[in-house]
Amino acid sequence: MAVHTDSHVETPEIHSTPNFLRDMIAEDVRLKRYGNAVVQTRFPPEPNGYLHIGHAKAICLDFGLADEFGGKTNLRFDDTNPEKEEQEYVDSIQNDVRWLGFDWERLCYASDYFGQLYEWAIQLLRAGKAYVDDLSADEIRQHRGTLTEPGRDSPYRNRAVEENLDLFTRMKAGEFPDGSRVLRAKIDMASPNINMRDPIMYRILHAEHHRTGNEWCIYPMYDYAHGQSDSIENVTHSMCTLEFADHRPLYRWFIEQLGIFPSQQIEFDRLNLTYTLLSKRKLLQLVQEGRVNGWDDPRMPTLSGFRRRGFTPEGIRSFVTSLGATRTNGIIDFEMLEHLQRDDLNKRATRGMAVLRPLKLVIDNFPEGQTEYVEVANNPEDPAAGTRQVPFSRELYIEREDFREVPPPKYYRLSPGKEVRLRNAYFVTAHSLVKDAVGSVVEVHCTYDPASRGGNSPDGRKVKSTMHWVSAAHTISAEVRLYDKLFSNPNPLHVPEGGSFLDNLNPNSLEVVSHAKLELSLAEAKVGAPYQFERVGYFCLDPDSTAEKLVFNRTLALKDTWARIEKKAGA
RNA sequence: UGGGCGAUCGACUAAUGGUAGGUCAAGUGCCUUUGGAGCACUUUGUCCAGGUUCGAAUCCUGGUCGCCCAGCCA
Repeated sequence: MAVHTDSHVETPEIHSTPNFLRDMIAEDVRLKRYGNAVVQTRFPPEPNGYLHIGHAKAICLDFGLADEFGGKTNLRFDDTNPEKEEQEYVDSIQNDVRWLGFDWERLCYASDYFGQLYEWAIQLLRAGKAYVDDLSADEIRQHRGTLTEPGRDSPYRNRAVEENLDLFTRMKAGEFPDGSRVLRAKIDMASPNINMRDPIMYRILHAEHHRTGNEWCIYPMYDYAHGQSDSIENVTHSMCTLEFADHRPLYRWFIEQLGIFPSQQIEFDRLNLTYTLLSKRKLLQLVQEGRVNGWDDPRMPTLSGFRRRGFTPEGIRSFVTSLGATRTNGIIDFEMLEHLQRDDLNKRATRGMAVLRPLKLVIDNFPEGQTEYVEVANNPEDPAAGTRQVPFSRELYIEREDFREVPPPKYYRLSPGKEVRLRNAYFVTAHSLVKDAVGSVVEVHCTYDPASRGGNSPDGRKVKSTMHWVSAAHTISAEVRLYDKLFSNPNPLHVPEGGSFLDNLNPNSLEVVSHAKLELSLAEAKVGAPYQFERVGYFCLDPDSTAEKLVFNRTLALKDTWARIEKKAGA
């Protein structure tokens, strides 16, 4: 998919909230805790799904903080579980990180270190710090104890070093079936921290790995692989989310036992958003069950979904940076993200006029068959974007909701006898209607004031409303997809007894308008570029578009004051 | 109820012993050729109880509440 290429709009300086991570790194640099070594970070996704907005926070922190201190960041795939990982995810992740605006120092894989990790395991075995356990998964669970009771030693815990070495070598050689044995660290079965109760280092998995193929049939666990991978890459600050805090003692234990580069793990709070699910497992379920049209469905909180929806990387970055990082777990109002997006889109979106639900407006005193051109700004927020000529004629389309036969209080738009402005064109006053057999309005007739060309009357007359329009003879038709929140509950996981988060799916999250009437200039729209349909919202061209049929996605609606007034009046 | 972590407007986040500030949301007004944008103003907050101090959101003690951990997932 194309990315934004027109960058005549300067990326604004993002003033990020101060945060404790930056303070800690600054302190380490000041004290030369790592000598003169550069600040080195890493972004370590597991390639088992697409990146989502929660990852964007980690990416901005990992890359952003390192950059602030003149450091470097590696992209490292944490690919230690071949059963869930795929090349498709590896590719999409790289694409998404780049789209967000970051480039890595080195592209790494935990699987690059399988050989080194294996040697270190032998070293630990020789030192009597690890052992091969023949217990079944079930038995290991039983021996682990509970949150309140200590665990019990495995009967295999005190095997001789030579026997351990022999068994582990044979595990690697493929002599044993999956699940028959594991390699465990010998730490403390009575530790109050369950992660320290002889954690599993290696399990037997006769599975094909997306990179190492069938070279290995034993694979390291996260805890045994992550810290050492950091260490190998001289990572100074290994940032991860809060739920790994309990793993930190183990992270340090392996590094200390091995006497290798002392990377340090620092935890920060995970991003949570209202109306949004950020669990890869559940997002995968939505994709697999066809609840959405793939990982890049514009309703998905994935980076590819937001991209297709028309969100900008700049907007996502400024959202994430405005959040900072703390150790408190909270939930951000989705409106915050929307606000930062609108803020960015408003500055850069090319304007156009589009009528989603057309109602014909006939100007009785405008010459038949005549076409005039009015000059229109491409972006009122950015004079450098220039102007264009838009055709205007006797028959136009206006938005159905911009006309009311009987206007409610505070309704400023068109109604019989009322004068309004047609954006960039003329003042018009409605006079009569044409209705169909069932009584709905199919045509509004009006007269225009030729003196008001351009949108101002020489006599200083004011109108309360300005409306968008397209000339009936000069439009292109397009499908427009109107997206709304995927879930209707602020907390998608909040369901009554026995319910599922699927019950919270918003049945109206996608509404398709098949025949919107767009201004001619929109025929030139490019995938990846932001547009504003004036008074309606921000839109982007969907890659589903063909030469015969254009498809636009609504990124975000414009704030709608009238809708609010009407809702309040009705409530 | 073992261990770890945390608690500041409705939401997020600053204030690092010295005026509780900013953003979103909500509300009011101004302005406007997008009822958009912009501008101004307003409402609402230091979990509780003690203590130290001239002075406490910050330090101490004790509570309360919330999140995470018992995968051969990461």
